[in-house]
Amino acid sequence: MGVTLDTVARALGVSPSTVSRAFTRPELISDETRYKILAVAEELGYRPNHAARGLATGKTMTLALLVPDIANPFFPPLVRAAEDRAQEAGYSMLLADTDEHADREGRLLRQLAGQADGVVLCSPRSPAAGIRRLAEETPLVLINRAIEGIASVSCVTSDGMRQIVDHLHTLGHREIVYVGGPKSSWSNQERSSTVRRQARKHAMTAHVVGPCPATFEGGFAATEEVLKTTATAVVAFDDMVAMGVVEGLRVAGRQVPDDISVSGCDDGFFASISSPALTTVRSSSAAAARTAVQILLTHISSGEHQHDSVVLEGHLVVRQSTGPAPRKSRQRQ
Amino acid sequence: MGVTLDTVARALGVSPSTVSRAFTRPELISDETRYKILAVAEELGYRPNHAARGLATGKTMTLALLVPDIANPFFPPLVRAAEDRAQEAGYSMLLADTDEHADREGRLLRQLAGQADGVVLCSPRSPAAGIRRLAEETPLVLINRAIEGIASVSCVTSDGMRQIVDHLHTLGHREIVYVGGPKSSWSNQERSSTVRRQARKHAMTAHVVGPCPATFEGGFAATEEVLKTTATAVVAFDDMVAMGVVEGLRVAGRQVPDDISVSGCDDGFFASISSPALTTVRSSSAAAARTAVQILLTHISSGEHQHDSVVLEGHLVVRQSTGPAPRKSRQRQ
DNA sequence: ATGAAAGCGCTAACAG
DNA sequence: CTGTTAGCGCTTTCAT
Repeated sequence: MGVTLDTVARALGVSPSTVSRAFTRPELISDETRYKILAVAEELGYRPNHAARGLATGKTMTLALLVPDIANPFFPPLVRAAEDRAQEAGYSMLLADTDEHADREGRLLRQLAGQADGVVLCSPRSPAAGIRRLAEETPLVLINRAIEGIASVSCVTSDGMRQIVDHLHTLGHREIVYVGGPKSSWSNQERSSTVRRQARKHAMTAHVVGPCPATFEGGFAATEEVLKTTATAVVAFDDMVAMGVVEGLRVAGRQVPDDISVSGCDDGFFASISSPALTTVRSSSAAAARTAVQILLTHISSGEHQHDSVVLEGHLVVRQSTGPAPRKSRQRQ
Repeated sequence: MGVTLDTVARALGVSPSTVSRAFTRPELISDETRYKILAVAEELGYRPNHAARGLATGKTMTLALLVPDIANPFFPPLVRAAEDRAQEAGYSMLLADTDEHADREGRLLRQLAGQADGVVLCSPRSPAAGIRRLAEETPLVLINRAIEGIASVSCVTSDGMRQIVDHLHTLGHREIVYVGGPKSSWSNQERSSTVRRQARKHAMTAHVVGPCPATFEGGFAATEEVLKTTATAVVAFDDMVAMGVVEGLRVAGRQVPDDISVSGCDDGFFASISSPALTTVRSSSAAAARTAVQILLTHISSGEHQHDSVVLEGHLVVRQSTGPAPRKSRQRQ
């Protein structure tokens, strides 16, 4: 069942190749025959068979995108941007959620690599060795993780985090606490150490709480630990955690930013509409995605392995959740 | 270039068919040879060619999912659920954003249908005729739009909206205002008329404000109109609008829910973490997605065209943004 | 339990 | 400009 190239060719008494060319190399045949072919094909309801074409050309015209969890608000804009760029170039996009699970990631990686001409892997959790092995066989670009010899584009927030600490220092804060995200997260380690280093530079005290899940609940739960310190500001791993902390503080009777300041990271769409609107670091995940796909396309079309390691700096966005340090340091409990 | 079935077969002196069976029909060959084959394949780095298998079997083991815009917070949970269900069944998932554009939707629909064994189409904007034609050739399930003869699953919120009005009535509210979403939106008309009808049933006064964009800003801007009434509760088109209204009210010095109650719709992930947490209608888009994929899989495996038209009712989720009507009706301005 | 052979639908030289 | 001829890598009867 199905109308194929041959069906169309026979209907017109031409060869299958001619029909094929009518679709893929219009410039090689006469306008007249091409027009006839297109008409008959349309009439017969001919649909090119993607798999067959892929087999013959060795190209699938499909890219794969692996993200930890599309339901995490950091990713939708990224996915959208990647898909747009892919579509512009005529590629379809396979999407898969790894669920932040190394095994699942590895399995999906192999599965999808066999189905696509290239893959974009976001925030990989699996061992570098496995990824590297796959990168030798398939064009691969990493987002938010660098592995020697593999192309990557990273949204780096260290600069933004530094700015946050400076910002807090300027506001008079002298004791802050960093509320960490998932332990295995590379970003978390980067942010944590940046905050501590910059605090030290200003002779500020920096506590660290966590790790905890990068969720509202994670931040909410971490509030208890936060309140054990006398810090006047908390720097959260990301916006979700920050919002959880804000709520936790509210429940504990603390006002943000009057009693205590809170900052997030990522500048997801809700950062600006939460209340108070979050001071945060804007990391352009969309730009990262576009860049990653672009590198992938270059790799695919040139056949040359890419190693570019692009770094996109985030920057501070000041909103209402940070303010001057309260006059007198909070009393413990 | 690449190691194929033949490469492996030759390395062991067996036939390609045997190697093929080792992967796809393990029960048909001796454990001994199978074990050897698997080992050598692994060692040689053999990767089955998806396109070739697809050509031979006529199956791509891939599903396609078209959404208006993955960056719209309504969709990520839906995409996630669809993908999980697909993955469970061994299918990969192609994702595409139609950008709420009928042309683009039509084009993508045809493109992806040729690449997948079935497609899930969310909130289609294109004409029924085109969709119907495609549904004859490809297993297709609609989400949030019903077309005669095509399987569909819809999230309906009229029941939940009714519950909201009842809820407000119980809390003592007698004058409410519905803040509408986009005019062209079918859901908006459904919600608007449901709210008015149910209000009438309780002899409540129901104003209508809008239409306005289904965004935080839209709701924020609509607040002015809301405040021209003496209503003690606002029922917003969706969560985003509701949050905008809450912020607008806050800026105007009104407390939610003490001075005035606000409800949303959809129960997006931010509904529960906004402050105050939103009373809203949970329309399980995730359940819809799972159901849709399930219907698709049934269609694919049974070969029988499905017409099921499933309707998923949303239901009220009471949180902190609604409360008893204030003792004395608010004074105008 | 394994092998041989015939495609799946399309593209891509190579002729003409 | 168009037709001929081979495959692409895999599955799948049909034999053995």
